[in-house]
Amino acid sequence: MNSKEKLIFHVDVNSAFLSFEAVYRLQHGAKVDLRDIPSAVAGSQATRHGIILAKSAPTKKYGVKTGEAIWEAKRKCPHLVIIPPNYALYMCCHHSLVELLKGFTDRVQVFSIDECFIDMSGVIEADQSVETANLLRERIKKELGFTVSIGISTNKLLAKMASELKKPDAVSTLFPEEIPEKMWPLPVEELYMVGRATSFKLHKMGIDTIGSLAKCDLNLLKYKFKSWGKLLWDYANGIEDSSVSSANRETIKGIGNSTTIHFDVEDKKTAYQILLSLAETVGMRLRFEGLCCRVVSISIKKADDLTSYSHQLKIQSPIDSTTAIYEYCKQLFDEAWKGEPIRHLGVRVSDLSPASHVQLSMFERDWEKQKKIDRAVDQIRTKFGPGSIFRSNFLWTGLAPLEGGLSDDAAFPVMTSIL
DNA sequence: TCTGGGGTCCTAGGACCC
DNA sequence: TCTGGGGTCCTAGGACCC
Repeated sequence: MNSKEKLIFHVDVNSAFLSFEAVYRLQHGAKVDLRDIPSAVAGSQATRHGIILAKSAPTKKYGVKTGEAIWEAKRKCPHLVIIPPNYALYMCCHHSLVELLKGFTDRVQVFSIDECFIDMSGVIEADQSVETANLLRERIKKELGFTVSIGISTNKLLAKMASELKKPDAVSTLFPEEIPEKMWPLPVEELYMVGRATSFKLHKMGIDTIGSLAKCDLNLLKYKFKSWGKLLWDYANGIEDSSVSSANRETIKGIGNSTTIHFDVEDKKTAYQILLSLAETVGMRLRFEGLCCRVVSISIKKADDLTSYSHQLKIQSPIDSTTAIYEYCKQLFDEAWKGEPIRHLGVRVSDLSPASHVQLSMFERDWEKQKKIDRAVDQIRTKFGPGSIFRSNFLWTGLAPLEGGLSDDAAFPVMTSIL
């Protein structure tokens, strides 16, 4: 291997949410390790959030998959122990992991709540990489209590693919020269960025393994998949060269909140209230980021077939006020809703710009006053908690006045197609 | 009795302008 | 009114990730 090449580790927490729970419970006197029994972290069925978020290795043996409905999982695994999620705990575990990694190098890129890349180029030599990764793996296990899989290679894509090779509690390499042997025999859907739609099309073309995708004619892929084809071909060949970015976060492109309501919404008034609760959190997050938006969109998921549709609007002058966002949401909802029962509603803002550049349009409502109210409410919520103040129209409705994750929970930079 | 919630990027089509 | 092209902006939807 060329010494000028980069050396990247991908650190992936095994069954993250479930491991975090297991460790926490053991630390608090639990006799059973959740990782040793059929168990899963899942939302509440009563509020229709009942899907599997993470599962133990024994659960996996029953064929239970992440994202599956609880009732489906229980059909496969009747004695499944269900644990409700505790995101605050997971954030703590996440921060501990990041801190530990920063002890090795400051070039740490947080990729998700349970995945990080670290750039070890120049820190160690390539021939020390497995040894170092094992050291890191052991330290995490000893100090934090959970296991990780570490992948090693010369770029982020290969490091990520490497960490998938052996789980749990393992270190694997996938250097470019190992691609034919280790990556090409894998089913094509194992390749990062090959999801359901793409793998279906690839199989139809007779491309079943990553190797066969790698050897496929690039022009054919470009013809069939447009720009996506080039990405697929590159990834199948291990080509990717983005850098490990230790910046806290990429520039935010949009902020959204959405929620599955625990009953079907069939009237406009209820829908409005949910939109308001979503707009409240979206607005607050927008203002905390010091941003304004020029696009507001809503999404509606139908109760009967779970399909969804959306409607959006571009506005002339950027806004950051909850009321303004809410007013546009109502308008969008009225234009879009066809009257069918609703299971899920979402509010999202995009086309963001710094709040300081905002000029209020003369023709729009007096939102200067509204801004002051927003600011005051934000301050009270920051100081006394999100539940300390809410709009009186939520009283007695049984609806949450604030819907969706605030601050940290939602602050995850999610990956783009360019790693 | 019932499938979450947070993101990013790309594309196609229509409106509109030159 | 016919013909055509190029470009931008906006919107809806779909792909993917964790």
